[in-house]
Amino acid sequence: MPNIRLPDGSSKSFPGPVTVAEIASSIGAGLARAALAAKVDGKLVDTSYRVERDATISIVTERDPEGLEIIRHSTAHLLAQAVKELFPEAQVTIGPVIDNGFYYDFSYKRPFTPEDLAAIEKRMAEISKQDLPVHRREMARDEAVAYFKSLGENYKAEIIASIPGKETISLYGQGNWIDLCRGPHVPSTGKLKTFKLMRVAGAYWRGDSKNEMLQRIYGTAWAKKEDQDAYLKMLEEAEKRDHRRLGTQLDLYHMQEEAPGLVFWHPKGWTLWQAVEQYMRRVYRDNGYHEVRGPQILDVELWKRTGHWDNFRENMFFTASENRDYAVKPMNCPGHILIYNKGVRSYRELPLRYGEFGSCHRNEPSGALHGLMRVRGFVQDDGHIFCTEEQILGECVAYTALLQKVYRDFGFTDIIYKVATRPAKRIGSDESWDRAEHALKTSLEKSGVQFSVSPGEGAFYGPKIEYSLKDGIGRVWQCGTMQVDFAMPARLGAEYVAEDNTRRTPVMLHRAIVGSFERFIGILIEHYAGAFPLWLAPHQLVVMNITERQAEYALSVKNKLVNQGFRAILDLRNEKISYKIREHSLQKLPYQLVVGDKEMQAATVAVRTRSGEDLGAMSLDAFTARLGSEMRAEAKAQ
RNA sequence: GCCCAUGUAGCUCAGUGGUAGAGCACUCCCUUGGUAAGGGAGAGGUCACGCGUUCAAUCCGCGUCAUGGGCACCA
Repeated sequence: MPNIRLPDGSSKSFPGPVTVAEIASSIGAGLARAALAAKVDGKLVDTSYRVERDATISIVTERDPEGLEIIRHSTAHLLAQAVKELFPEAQVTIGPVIDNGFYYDFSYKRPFTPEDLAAIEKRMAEISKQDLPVHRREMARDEAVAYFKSLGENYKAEIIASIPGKETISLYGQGNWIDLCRGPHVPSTGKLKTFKLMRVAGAYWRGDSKNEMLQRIYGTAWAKKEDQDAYLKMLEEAEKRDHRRLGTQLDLYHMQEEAPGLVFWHPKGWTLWQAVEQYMRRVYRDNGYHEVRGPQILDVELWKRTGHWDNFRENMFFTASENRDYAVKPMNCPGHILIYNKGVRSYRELPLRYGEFGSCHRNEPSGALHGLMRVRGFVQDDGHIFCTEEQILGECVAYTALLQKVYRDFGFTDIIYKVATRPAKRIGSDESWDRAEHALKTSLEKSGVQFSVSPGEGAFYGPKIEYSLKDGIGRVWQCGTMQVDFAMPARLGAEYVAEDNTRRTPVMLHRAIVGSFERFIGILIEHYAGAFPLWLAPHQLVVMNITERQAEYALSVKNKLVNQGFRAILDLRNEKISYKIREHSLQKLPYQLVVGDKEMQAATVAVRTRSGEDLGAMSLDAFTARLGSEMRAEAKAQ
């Protein structure tokens, strides 16, 4: 006699075991139709699940987040079924739910083509229309292995065989197709109406590049057509703010075949860069950093001492001259240690902070390159703090607070925090690791942020915090970092004289806030869709004349603004004012100043904002006052 | 590095087995026009690069390079 408690607080009794579907029906026909699954005492189950005893139940529909996940998961199954029907030789592997959709990896003798994809999608729609009931059954593990082997599904058999113990596993199927799955799934394929296959891609079996490459099909699936349309629209909009597209449109930078992964910064892009760099220079200055500069190439022997030769050689560029081999620096830390080492250091100097706008080159795998986000030559706001172990916590707390302020000033509040802890292969005592990991975690706790921990993901020389931002379509890119290093100072012989007059090795903290300027600027471009706030805008304003009569006046206005430190340009072209306005609007300049006879006579400028607002005529002083207050409002330490 | 796709004018793109086109941008001329494209003329291409097939290749094949989407990588 199960007694079922429902989310609205009511309860129902049934004379005997009852399925979720029956419970839904007893509540209402509409709910029965909408039911995709249910939560029974918090556990997600199919609508065919039999409830045998008292329980708290909520029916899951497409309105619930879990419902959408189930739809996506079931759509992955629908995809697999369609592929197996059209390409019987294909073998299935895994098909998980991801953000906005799902994918499914297949092993097949050839890659799927776009035409295949269209055919598969069509077949999926047909299967959906047939509204095949989805069935579930259980099987002993070894039996399931034998079963999938008999079907020729070797990957599936391997997956099942790797499930530990003798536990029973569940199989889901529809029509005459069947797959290993934990479930739950929608009750029938007719529930899957809104989906779209997005693309094919290669993916390694079990994520290991030593394994064979499978064919991965990505799809998106939604509860409602409107949701999918909105998603596709969002992707379209995101494409418009892609930094590579805007980089060309706004004439910020370019890249070309002769220098893969390397950037040519154009005047406007470099102006933006300089705005970021000058800001970061003040960050160094105001936070106890000494700005330094190390050489670009260093003797290979040095890189052997640091461990880079053994651990990082694949990613380094080399050059030779007069019987001497050099490596182009992939990191700035050795240079900073060499600066530290020049002279005898006292504990009184610690923490000693060096900062550099360090240009680094890394020979990244060709497939990793991605616009400004992943390049082979980049500049970091790379700082190294030499300190004692006791000082780590204080430095980390101050650093995270600083990073948050910097990101906020640039307009970023959505930061992803991750602490990577000790890997199996490491140096340093466990006590040191304990303290370092504790310091990193505590610094984040003190900053009041949520963070995840990636066990074993730390570097061999110490744990680290990764601070990441998102690009226009939500891809996550690491920007900031804070790494504790127990190794390199000792390798390069860094020491300080302690209070007791003994020589000790300092701990080194590697830290970068912006990270790679290239990447950070790429994210800035996408974040603002090219419409930068005033303090970052490469061109802050343009002065335009209406006819030749005001050319001289326009020039004098522009010169005055430039002399006051504003980034002003002049447009005296023989074009209509509407033409000029259109062009500078597309270039997203914050302000457009129009000067005609009226303004010239009254010694004013007519001001138009980037958003199209007409601020009317005002004196130059009134305008510059406005610019000044706007920049102060942007909270920049100008 | 691996899989797939792509590479035509500065940009965005069309196109064909008989050495190529549009729009915008650029140059010149007309126009001096008040808040998102005034008109006309002109110039501009080794169709990524190499090797094949062919009487003939931008087009077909192979290779290379680069870019894009993923995967792997990101001490």
